[in-house]
Amino acid sequence: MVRTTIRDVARQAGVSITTVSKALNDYSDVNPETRKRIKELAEKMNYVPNAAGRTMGGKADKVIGLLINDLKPTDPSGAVYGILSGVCHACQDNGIEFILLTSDILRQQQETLKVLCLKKQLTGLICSGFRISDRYMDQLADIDIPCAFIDMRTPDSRVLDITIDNQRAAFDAVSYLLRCGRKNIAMVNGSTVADVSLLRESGYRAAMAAAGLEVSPLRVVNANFDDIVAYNLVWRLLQDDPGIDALFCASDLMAIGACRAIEDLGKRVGSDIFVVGFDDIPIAKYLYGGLTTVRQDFYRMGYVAGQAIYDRIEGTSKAHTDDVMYELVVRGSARAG
Amino acid sequence: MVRTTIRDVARQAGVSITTVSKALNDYSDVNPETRKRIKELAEKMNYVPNAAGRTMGGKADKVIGLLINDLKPTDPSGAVYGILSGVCHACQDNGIEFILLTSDILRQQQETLKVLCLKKQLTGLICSGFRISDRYMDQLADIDIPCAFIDMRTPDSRVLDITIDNQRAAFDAVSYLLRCGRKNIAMVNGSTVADVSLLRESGYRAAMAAAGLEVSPLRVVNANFDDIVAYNLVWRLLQDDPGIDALFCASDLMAIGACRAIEDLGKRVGSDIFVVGFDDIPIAKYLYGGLTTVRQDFYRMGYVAGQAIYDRIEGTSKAHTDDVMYELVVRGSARAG
DNA sequence: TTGAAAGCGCTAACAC
DNA sequence: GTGTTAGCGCTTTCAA
Repeated sequence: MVRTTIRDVARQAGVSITTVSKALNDYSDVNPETRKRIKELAEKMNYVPNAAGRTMGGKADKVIGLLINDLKPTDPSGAVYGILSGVCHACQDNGIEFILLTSDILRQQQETLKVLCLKKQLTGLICSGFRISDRYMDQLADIDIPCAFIDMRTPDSRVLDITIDNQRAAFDAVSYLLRCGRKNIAMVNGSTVADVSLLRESGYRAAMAAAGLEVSPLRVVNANFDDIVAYNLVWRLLQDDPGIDALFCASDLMAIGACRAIEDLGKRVGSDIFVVGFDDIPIAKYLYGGLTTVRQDFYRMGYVAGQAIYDRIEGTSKAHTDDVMYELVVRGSARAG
Repeated sequence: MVRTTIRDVARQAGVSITTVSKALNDYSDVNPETRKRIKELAEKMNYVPNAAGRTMGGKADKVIGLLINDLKPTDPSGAVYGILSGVCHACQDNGIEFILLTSDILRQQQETLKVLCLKKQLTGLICSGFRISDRYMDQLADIDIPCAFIDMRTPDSRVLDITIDNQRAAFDAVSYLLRCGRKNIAMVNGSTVADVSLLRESGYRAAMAAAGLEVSPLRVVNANFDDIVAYNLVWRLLQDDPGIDALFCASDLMAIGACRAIEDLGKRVGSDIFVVGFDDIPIAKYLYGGLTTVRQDFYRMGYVAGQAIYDRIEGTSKAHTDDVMYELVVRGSARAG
């Protein structure tokens, strides 16, 4: 396939390449008729500007990169997908390039965040899937393009944090369980290197404390956001500690594993033991009479992140934190009275 | 941020830019010591080759594009995500660039497939999410880079089709229902413009015919792969046609909607009415005593597609169709004896 | 309103 | 083993 170049169009049109460039880029100093003629010709010749050429000529396209750490083969909660499509659509709506990047622990060692940005010529960066322990978290000061993190607090005030108020959401969820009359509430958390887990646990503890209740260290377990692990931990927990009458889970997936354990132990979800999840994944409403859960909108998060970074690139917007809405959705697995 | 260029490195090293280029690209005609010195210096100077410059110089990076049509805010089945991560990992493993592209009906009109490929300088293309009616389906002959379609038969023999054998999978699933003693099997299909739907329906009909059973036109409904639509259609269908004793659904999501309808009508899934789904989404095992379903591995499909296109780019591989494995997973919603 | 010429960062012939 | 030079496709002064 021989690419049509601006030179071909110029030759065919009988003008200079400068004129073609100007015509195609809508510069004012071109005769309207010439412009029209050139545009039509270019179209007919299937001319597509060479992006590399444009970049070299000093007119590089702006591009927002979405960097996803630790991209897994599946995404049961749909979080990664939602964020991805949100960013993608925001970029589309604003007419800016979008590219997807991935990293993992190994590549974080081999290549600095700065080099990654340089290599991809990024104008803006959005990061998701990072843990507190990740190397890139210490390299934020090195990059000088607008940057946003999803679900992760960053120390750098230039970096935008996109998230729901996880602490308050957890507080609300646990408070609801307390209002349902439950007092022996255990928590099935995710992981100690996930910032959202820290925040949700903090909200859980705050709600318990506000009700004057102690939290036994044994009543908080980390299931690494996995349903099978959650099943096993809860299965044991409920036997060791039969007093438990409610579970607050840091994800719907873990809640599902927990519910399965509850039923396998001959207890009933929603009566013997109340369960609240987190996320509101698409099938949450079908499970166990409907899973009561904290809904968050990942698509929206992605979209907000994309829009915010675009705004920063264009020089507006300044906030350091952008809180997205959440909502406690009450269904059968935990319902008052 | 001022970018370090090859010129800077050359100046600093006291050699020509040619030598730097050769050293960094591991050409043999460079003194090993010079090479080492240059490499270290480049590293220290945080030098990152400008991709546009490389392209202009005639050394363009190869890149595989994954074009997803109609990217939705959510992906309940996880199909798109699985494909995406599969392609992504295949590209990573082969050291080739990966980029994500999207299209929709409107953009298919505004920009030809060829122009899209040209614009992104693609070396290879993988398409997913297309329907029989899509414009790009008629433009496959125009592109001259290796191309693969996922879950869509293409007329062009140069295009690789990546899919499971949907017809046979459906045949197997329905045959299983027949072996369970069910004879009045209705089908909840997806859509008439989805190629997989056509194939699955054909397999369903073939299995029924092989058992000497007629299929009433009323016993095949299209729910557009949506759980709510499936719910409504099944709710009505079961009342109009109380003889139905089994449902074959073209997706788990629709099966879930169907099951809900069944239960809302006071019947029992897995006894009164057997239900078989399609996909085996992560939570299928938790629903209705476990959803019996046809498992397909989207991650694998994506990976196979990525690998195959890479192979074609490198000049190996020739097949037109690449069948991925599927498997009937029997659980509570439809189980023999 | 148009065009000639320089230059972006890099690679690749070819000469030394 | 190393350097000189040309050129990739484009944009952008600046002169006409």
